[in-house]
Order: sequence, then structure tokens, then C-alpha cells
Amino acid sequence: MILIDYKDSRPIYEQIFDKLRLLILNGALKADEKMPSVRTMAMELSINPNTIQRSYSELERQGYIYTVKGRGNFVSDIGKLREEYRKEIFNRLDEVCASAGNAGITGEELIEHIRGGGKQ
Amino acid sequence: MILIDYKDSRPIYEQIFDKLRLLILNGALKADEKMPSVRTMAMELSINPNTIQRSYSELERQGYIYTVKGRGNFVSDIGKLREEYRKEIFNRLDEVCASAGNAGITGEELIEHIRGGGKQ
DNA sequence: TAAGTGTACTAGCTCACCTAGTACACTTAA
DNA sequence: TTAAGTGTACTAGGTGAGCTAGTACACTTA
Repeated sequence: MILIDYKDSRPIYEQIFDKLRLLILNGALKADEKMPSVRTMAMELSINPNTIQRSYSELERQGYIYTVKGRGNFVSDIGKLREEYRKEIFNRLDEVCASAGNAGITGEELIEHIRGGGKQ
Repeated sequence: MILIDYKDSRPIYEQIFDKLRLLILNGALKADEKMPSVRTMAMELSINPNTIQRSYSELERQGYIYTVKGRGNFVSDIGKLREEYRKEIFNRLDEVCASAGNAGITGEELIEHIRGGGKQ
């Protein structure tokens, strides 16, 4: 379900957060579906339950999941969050455009790259 | 010349590296121009000389500047490096495209954003 | 000779990240 | 009722990155 990249400089809890968020956003995890328990996922990934807990806390804080004490964590019914994520993507795109501009790369070149061989 | 953003989670030496590299790439610092000395820049930015040294070392390692002991650091005559940087930009663009795809955003939407209000 | 330069150390501090362990309230199923 | 599984909240400690402080030395230039 999830793979940790120890060569990645980003912290583990953040990697897990990102991957779970993506699974929720693209529908692989559906609304009201039960998430793996903190302890279960910690066992599977061979890391500390506290680290998973931290990922889950952030997912809950941002509204991607909700918690029922004693039962578990469940996927939220997303809505506005999709729009939030879209904004995040476009912000990242803006940053790339800005860097490109400083390097003398035109918008048309970026567009050509997207149309051409760019991974999509 | 340079401003450190302490709200930025990225390390200081990396911020300085990025900004100096950009000044070199866009021609604000020209070939064979003398860079500020390690100690001078450390004074100006009120940080430790070792931190500047680390930025300079990385700039030299990647070929953006060259060092003459006892005299100082000087801007290299770039060439291949511009192409390297272009690749880096396009790689970042590819990552955005990949994230966009996972979120259901099409390439055309990204293009529209670049053409429209995207910062350039 | 003195000032300025890069460079290379050692030492220590702080903080983020992660692990280990314990404890407690809750829910569910046997 | 009981046992197992759940989230949650602690404390304690290890590790490493990042940064500072200080010192030292070889080099260049005025």
C-alpha cells in the first residue's frame, strides 16, 4: 500500500501523509472506508506507531479523515479539499514558471514540454 | 544582495546557494567577477562564516564559481550549467504534471494556467 | 609586514525526527 | 463480563542536521 523511501530527505511521517492523501484524493480510498489502524500500519512498515499517529493527526487536521475513538480512522467525504489540492498544484506550477523565467525559459517552452514528452 | 527567510524551513546555506546561483544564471553576477568574501558576507547577513563557506563550497563543486586561495571566489564562465539548470526546471515541471495527473488535472488545464494568470 | 583571503579543524548547542515504553478510555465481538 | 483492538497522550532517550564559536594556517596583495 505504501513504501517508505529512506533516500528521501523528507521525514517519514510526511511521506506517509502525502501518499495516503493521494490515495484519498484519487479515490483509491473511498469515503467512510476504514483506514488501517495505527498499530497495524506501524507493523507493516516496520516503524514506530507514533510516526503513523503523526501522519494520521495531520490528515485529520486537514480534513481528509475523521476519527472515532475505539473504532478507528475513516476516510472523510472530500469536497472542498479537492479544490484546495488543485490550488496547491497550481501554486507549485507558478513556482516552476517563476524559476523558468529567471533562467530565460519562456512559457511556450514549458507548454511545449507538457505537450511533448513530459510525464503526465 | 541576499535576504534570508527564517520562516523558510530550508537551511540557510541552501537558501544562499540558490539565490547566488540564480544571480549567476541570470547574469547579475558576470564571469570572473569577484564574489563577496566569506567573512564579509557573513558579517552582512549576521550569520556564521562557516555557513557561507558551505554555500560557496557547493557552488564551486557544481562549477558555478572557482576559488583562488588567498584571493577569493570568482564567478565561473557558465555554459553546460545553463543546460543543467534547464533540465532541473523541466524535471520540476514533470513532477507537477505527475501530481496534477493524480488529482485529475489535465495537461491542458496546466497550459491554460500558464497562458492565463500564472506568474511568469 | 599587515591585512585580507580561503580552508580546515574541534567543540558544543539546538531542534526535528524517530524510537521505546507505558497508560488509559473507548468499542466491538466472543 | 471479558478480551482484543482501537485512538490518544504521555515520558524518556537516541541520532543527525544545521548552525555557532573559536582557532589555526597557508596564501595573496598593498
